[in-house]
Amino acid sequence: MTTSAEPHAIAERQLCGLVNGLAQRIGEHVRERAATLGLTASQATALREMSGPMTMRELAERMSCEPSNTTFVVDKLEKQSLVERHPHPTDRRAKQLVLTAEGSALRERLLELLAVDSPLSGLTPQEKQLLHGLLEQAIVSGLGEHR
Amino acid sequence: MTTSAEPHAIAERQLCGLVNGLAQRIGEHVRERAATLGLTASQATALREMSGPMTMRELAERMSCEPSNTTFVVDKLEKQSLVERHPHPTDRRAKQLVLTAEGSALRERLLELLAVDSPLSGLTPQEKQLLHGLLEQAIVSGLGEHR
DNA sequence: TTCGAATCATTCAAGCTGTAATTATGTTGG
DNA sequence: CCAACATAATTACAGCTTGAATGATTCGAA
Repeated sequence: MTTSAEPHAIAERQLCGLVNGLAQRIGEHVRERAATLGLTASQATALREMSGPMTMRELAERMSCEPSNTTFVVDKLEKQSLVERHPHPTDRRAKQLVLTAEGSALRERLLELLAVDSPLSGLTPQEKQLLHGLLEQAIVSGLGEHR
Repeated sequence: MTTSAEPHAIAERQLCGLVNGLAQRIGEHVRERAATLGLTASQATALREMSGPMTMRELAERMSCEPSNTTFVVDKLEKQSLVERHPHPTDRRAKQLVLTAEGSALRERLLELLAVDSPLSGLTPQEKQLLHGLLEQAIVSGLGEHR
């Protein structure tokens, strides 16, 4: 009988809780630093992920959120003249997002702020690498689950 | 000069992205299973964490969210007669949350649903244990950061 | 070529979440 | 004792997020 009271199931629930807890902590960290720049957490996350020109969908994937959400966030960033929506060079359905000079400068400041006192600073480089591998495996192995 | 373009800083950003990505995946999993029981993701999370009587604040900690949030969620669960707010035996400020028989039964079904095809099923038990240790260390070592 | 299916982005409604302020109660030091 | 401070829960509010529906465009197969 495989029930949810099994030790294995309990351990897995705990693990999910830890992942969520750490993600929460990371989110707080971003929110806190973003606020000093007049950005919300999701705006900062979008800015952080915009390492180069990309489409809305690409940004959504990097942010791990729905595309409709990026529409919302990019609207805000565009109103602040940090980002522009250009026509995509080869696909007329898509937009190409590009940072303005102002957006690019703010992104640099943001990255610097985010780099100090990271929520992961309690791990050694080796441990971080180990964690990276485990997370990657968990994610890729669960890729085909949906559909 | 320690800038955000450092390999170390980039690796850390990637790691944060992976943690968030996995947390997102876990959230989707919960949302999907919860929906089959007529629950939203946060309602299901609350139910999952209610392994016994506890206060609002305790629930908030287990859910890694703000207490004001649990007020919102518990309101919904109470309307569905899954949870009751009892006076706390020793502290008149606090509420003691207890599952109804119906809530307890639904929780059991939920736990069973959540146990199958978990987003972490791509890891071996050893890897899960390793991941558990790393996450715990990352979390506890960052405890004193705020305040 | 052309029709049908898939993809990109957007909009809207509904629900989730954090912050700050409020009320009620508990705790502690003088 | 009691005044000051801390804590439990709630409320109001603003912002975030998802999911479904829509319109425009692209892709693929007959």
